[in-house]
Amino acid sequence: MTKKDELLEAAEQRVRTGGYDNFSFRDLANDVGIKSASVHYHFPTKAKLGAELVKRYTQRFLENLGEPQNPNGKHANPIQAYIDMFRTALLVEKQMCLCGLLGAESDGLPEEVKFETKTFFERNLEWLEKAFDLTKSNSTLESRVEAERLLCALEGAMLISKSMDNIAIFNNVVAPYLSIPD
Amino acid sequence: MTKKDELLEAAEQRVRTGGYDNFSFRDLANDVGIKSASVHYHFPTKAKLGAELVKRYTQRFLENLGEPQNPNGKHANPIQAYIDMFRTALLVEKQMCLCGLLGAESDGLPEEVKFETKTFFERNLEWLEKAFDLTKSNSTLESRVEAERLLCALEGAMLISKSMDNIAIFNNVVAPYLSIPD
DNA sequence: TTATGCCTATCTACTGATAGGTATGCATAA
DNA sequence: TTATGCATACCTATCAGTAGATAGGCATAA
Repeated sequence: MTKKDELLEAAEQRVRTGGYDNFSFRDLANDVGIKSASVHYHFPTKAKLGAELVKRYTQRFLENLGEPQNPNGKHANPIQAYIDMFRTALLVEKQMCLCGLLGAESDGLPEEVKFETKTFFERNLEWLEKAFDLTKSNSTLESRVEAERLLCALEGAMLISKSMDNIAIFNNVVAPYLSIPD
Repeated sequence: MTKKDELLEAAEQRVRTGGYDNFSFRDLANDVGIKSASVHYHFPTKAKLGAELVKRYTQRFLENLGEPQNPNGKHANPIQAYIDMFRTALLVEKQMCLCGLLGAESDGLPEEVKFETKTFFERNLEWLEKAFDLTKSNSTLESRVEAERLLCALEGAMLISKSMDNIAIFNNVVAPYLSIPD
């Protein structure tokens, strides 16, 4: 892993813990073992770093998902595969979704970071819409609306489960989606 | 309004825009026209200020709601009254729920602030559970689980609608709850 | 030789917090 | 009535620490 990637990795951990203001160039430099001034070699400003961070997160998230027609992981059903991404973040990484956190504080973010955050949600809704199209059987709902409902439920459930330190809430929220056969 | 209240009001605006780190004692002092050192007269530390901020928010939120048996506002149905609180925040105040934002970054908060945030969610779930008990007709779901689902959906919808600057998403998410007669 | 990737050293601005002082007001006791 | 004493609500000045950012130097590798 390059120093640049190490820096982004360190930044992600910190932002997912306490938000955009929760990291400084000095923090990241210490994390990866260089000096704070050297971080500026890789990222001219904090905003550029933030934007690249979100871009990388979005790309990696979608890569890990795979295509709705053929998702990665243990689930053949793309909706269950999608939910599993959030469950893993909550249970294994024990962290918020990066964009869930940044979305909440989006009014206080630099424009470029806000833009990338918005893009994450857009691309996730597109993915979910396709997924609902594929799994559609008897539902009369528009896939786009179903996508919005699931995304909001997951981000909200994550936020509240983390804050209340209660995973049961997350499980209760996603339960209706898991009754669908795989 | 006392200076202390003015300070809390100023702090709330700033936190709901960009999170816990989005205000300083100097910011608040400027907002209300005193010196930053004088803010310490009212609040010994930033963490105490933060905790009092969330406490006040919780109290005011529940006061504005009224009792589930007889909610304030235009709706007799407590579920619709509850949803209206969030809709107003989003449409009129154009701001996130204070605790939605703080909940997302709760791992980075001082313990006392995190505790008060958790308390906000606990009291909201209690309120909603009562509300679902009252409106229950044919639903076989436990009211507690219904409460969790609505709270998560609302916090998530708020976050994403704000981030994407698209109120239609919020409306799509709450639509199923509004088909219930008032 | 030139670009890459780091370094040291330094800047200005801002952070939360503290010490110590002042003006006003409101009790109670002489 | 007047004086004492304490609380309220602010002030100025200052602290050590940290923020993001910049300039210039020094190796190593292509």
